[in-house]
Amino acid sequence: MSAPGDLLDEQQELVSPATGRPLTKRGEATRRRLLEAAEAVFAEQGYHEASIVKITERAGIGLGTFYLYFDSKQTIFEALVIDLNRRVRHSMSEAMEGASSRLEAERAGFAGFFRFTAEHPALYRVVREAEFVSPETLRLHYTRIVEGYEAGLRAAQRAGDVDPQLDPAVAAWALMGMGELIGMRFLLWERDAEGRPPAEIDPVVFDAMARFIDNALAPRRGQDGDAK
Amino acid sequence: MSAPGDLLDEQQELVSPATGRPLTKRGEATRRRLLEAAEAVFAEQGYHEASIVKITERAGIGLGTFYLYFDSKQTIFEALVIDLNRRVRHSMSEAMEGASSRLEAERAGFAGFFRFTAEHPALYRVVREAEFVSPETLRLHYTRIVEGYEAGLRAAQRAGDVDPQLDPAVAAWALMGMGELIGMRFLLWERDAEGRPPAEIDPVVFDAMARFIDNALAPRRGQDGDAK
Amino acid sequence: MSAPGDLLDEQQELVSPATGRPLTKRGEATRRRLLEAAEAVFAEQGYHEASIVKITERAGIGLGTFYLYFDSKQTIFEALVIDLNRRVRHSMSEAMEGASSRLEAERAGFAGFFRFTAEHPALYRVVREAEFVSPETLRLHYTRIVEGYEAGLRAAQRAGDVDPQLDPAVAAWALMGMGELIGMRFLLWERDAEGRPPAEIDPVVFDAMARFIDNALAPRRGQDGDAK
Amino acid sequence: MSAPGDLLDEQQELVSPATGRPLTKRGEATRRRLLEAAEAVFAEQGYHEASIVKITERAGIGLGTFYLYFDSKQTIFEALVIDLNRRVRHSMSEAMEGASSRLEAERAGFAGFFRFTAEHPALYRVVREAEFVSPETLRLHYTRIVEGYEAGLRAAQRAGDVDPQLDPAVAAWALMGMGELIGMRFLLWERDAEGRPPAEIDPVVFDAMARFIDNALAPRRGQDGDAK
DNA sequence: AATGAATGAGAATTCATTCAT
DNA sequence: GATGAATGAATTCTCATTCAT
Repeated sequence: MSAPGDLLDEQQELVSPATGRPLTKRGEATRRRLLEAAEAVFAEQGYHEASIVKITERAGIGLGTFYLYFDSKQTIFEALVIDLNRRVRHSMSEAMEGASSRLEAERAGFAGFFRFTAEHPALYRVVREAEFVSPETLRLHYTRIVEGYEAGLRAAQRAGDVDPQLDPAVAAWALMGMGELIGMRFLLWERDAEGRPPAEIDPVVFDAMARFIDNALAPRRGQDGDAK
Repeated sequence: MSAPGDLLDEQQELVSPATGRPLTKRGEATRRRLLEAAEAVFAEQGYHEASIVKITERAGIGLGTFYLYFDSKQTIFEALVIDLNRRVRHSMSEAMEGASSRLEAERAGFAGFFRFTAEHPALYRVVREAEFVSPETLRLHYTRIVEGYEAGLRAAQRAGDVDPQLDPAVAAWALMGMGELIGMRFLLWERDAEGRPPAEIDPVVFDAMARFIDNALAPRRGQDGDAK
Repeated sequence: MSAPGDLLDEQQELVSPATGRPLTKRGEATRRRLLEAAEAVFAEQGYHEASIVKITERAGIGLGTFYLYFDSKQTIFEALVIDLNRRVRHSMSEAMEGASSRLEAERAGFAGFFRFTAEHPALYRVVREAEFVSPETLRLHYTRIVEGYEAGLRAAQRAGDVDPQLDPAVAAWALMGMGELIGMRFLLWERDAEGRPPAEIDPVVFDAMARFIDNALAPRRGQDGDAK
Repeated sequence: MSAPGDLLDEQQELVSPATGRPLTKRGEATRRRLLEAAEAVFAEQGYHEASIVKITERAGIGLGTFYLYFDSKQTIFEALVIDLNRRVRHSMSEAMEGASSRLEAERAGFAGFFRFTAEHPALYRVVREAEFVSPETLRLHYTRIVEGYEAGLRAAQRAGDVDPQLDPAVAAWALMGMGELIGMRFLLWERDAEGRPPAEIDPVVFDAMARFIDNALAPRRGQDGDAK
């Protein structure tokens, strides 16, 4: 269960696809600038509207230089998904650190996710578009996050904090789907008069969602260890 | 709240975008053949890989003829999404008809959704891709479905079948997100040795999801009418 | 022995590589304009300096139109070699028609070749460059011409006009090599003050070459049927 | 008549095109490694497929270093042709050394040429491709070889071994054209099952060619000294 | 002397859309 | 109504050459 995820995590030595040689300091900096530009361009224009030229211009880098670091538009897109995955998971686990109860942890995790989404609209758009650009990469992304949810749910079940009859895998995917669509509807679709998305999700909505989750997960009274 | 949905439903009189005149019998048939061909081509190849030539060839129609019926590639795509939206909602409400309890209705609704997805795995792709082709159309699609959920939840709350403290709108989006990701993970990603998706979702998964939903929606003991 | 040559001759029905459909009258005219432009551009600039844009501009045709008639630069190049081959062979056999002796026929054949070369510098350059662009096509071209020489030599041997001990195939390739290099040196490399090649080969050179050939082919005295 | 050839022969002092200064010992070694790598790469891949990176990698030298020794890709190609010209002429004159008659010398010369071709089949390609890369260099190459033929023919004419009415220049070009095409057809096009060219030209073909040449050059009976 | 990261002009190719027939 | 030849803007990718280190 950890194998596919590793692909996303291990920090392989980066090499130039053009020369096959490992990257120098300068090279790593250039690669990072390209990734940052790609994040912005893909987020704003989407995969198909984006072009290598737009990315390199945004990065302030020559067109040909792109191909010293990435094989193609698809390659940088995939690298970006992997990068975002690492960051969103980091953002979530950071937010959950120090939570003293399941409920607190849940809220903190979702809050971390929404915060990251608000700050990086790229995450949302890029990840969902990955379904049509590189399905395999999308699977890795989703799977990796779900694994974290699932492990948390299992632990909470052992602690008696979560309905023991829930299937943790199914519940994890359900939670992820919830988060995605609520984020889309109440964060990304909400715009002010100038068309800018809000800095964070409406607390009322957040609380409503929290209640939904709480209902779903909480052990039902009088059922503690007696399941099925 | 009903205005946008109407756009999806009302059967406007069809006119040729080229001449502005209403379609003849023969014209309507040609238009339908184009839509059917587009459904197949978009489903198999995705929006960007699809081309007008492929669609017209599949429809057995001259290339130029396409523009007598649709303004652009995007236009026919949008028409197709609207068509699919009508069909999936029909499939769901048909499934829910005659359910005698909230629980039964829930399960029937999701079952209808999954059945439609299993029967038209590729059509699912068209809808999700709409997010990147015509976001406005996708909003209509989602909104229209969510409205149905929401109305159902409100009614069930009034009947005391659903936790009165839940926000029906948020809960409806949560349910939709759940359905999407569970359908993707446990239906579309599951393939047999020949790479074909299963005819229906695994009943065990379905039951696990049902329990999750049931937990989320059920009124908590001792709270029945006293909330809000 | 006739199989490969046929490839050069048979007038296949022309189809568009884009649509797979046979060409209309208009289509055939466009294709011909492209071939003529390609002849000029390849001759002047060579294969690698030539570009599709240059060819279509010369033909007075839109860039995209090119791809309705040819798959690639290489494809039109090959079509051009085949076309030139047909024409130079026609030019040679026309020139040889009505020659009343071997000697006369030889001279007429080479004269036809040089005349065609002077009028179509493309022949020379395109054909020789084919060695590096499409070796297979070059083989067809050379083989087809050599077959004609060879058949002529055999007939002349039977008539007692040519040294019966000569191997007609080897002699045919020798004659072709001669013609090529003499044409290069004394026709294409000769330029007037303005850098233009002469309209025909210097008659003195032509006569010198004719003597060389005559020596090579003529039956040696007293050897007629008595070979080796 | 000797001026252009000198360009091929004189061993100019080598200077760096970058600094204009004469090469050091180490520099000369680097230059030689580049030339050897270029020979292999141009031979295997042709001029346009070859790239500076491929050459420097093969030479085990940094990319930028290339430009300390050669101005451009074309420059190193020309240097290579000149090098090969020297070697093929050396191979031919070595073969002709000690021949005791015109006939023997002729055969030896062609044998030397074919041997060189068989041993360096790919180098042959470099020379022929020069026609399209650097026509001027090819002229030098051809001219230099033809001059040797021509001088030999003149001497043989004086000795009464060659038809005095032949024009030695035209005959020399004719012989060279013959050799080229016969070498191409009967040496380079002949491949065994594994696609490798034979080690030498078929002796039967060689003899057939020799007879053709012999016919062409031999003084005709009864004409010995009376011509012109 | 040597290096290799950076550059950008230039090439091939695609395809939504137009319009004359 | 129907057709399909024609179009050209836009995109991806290559590679000879430069130059700061």
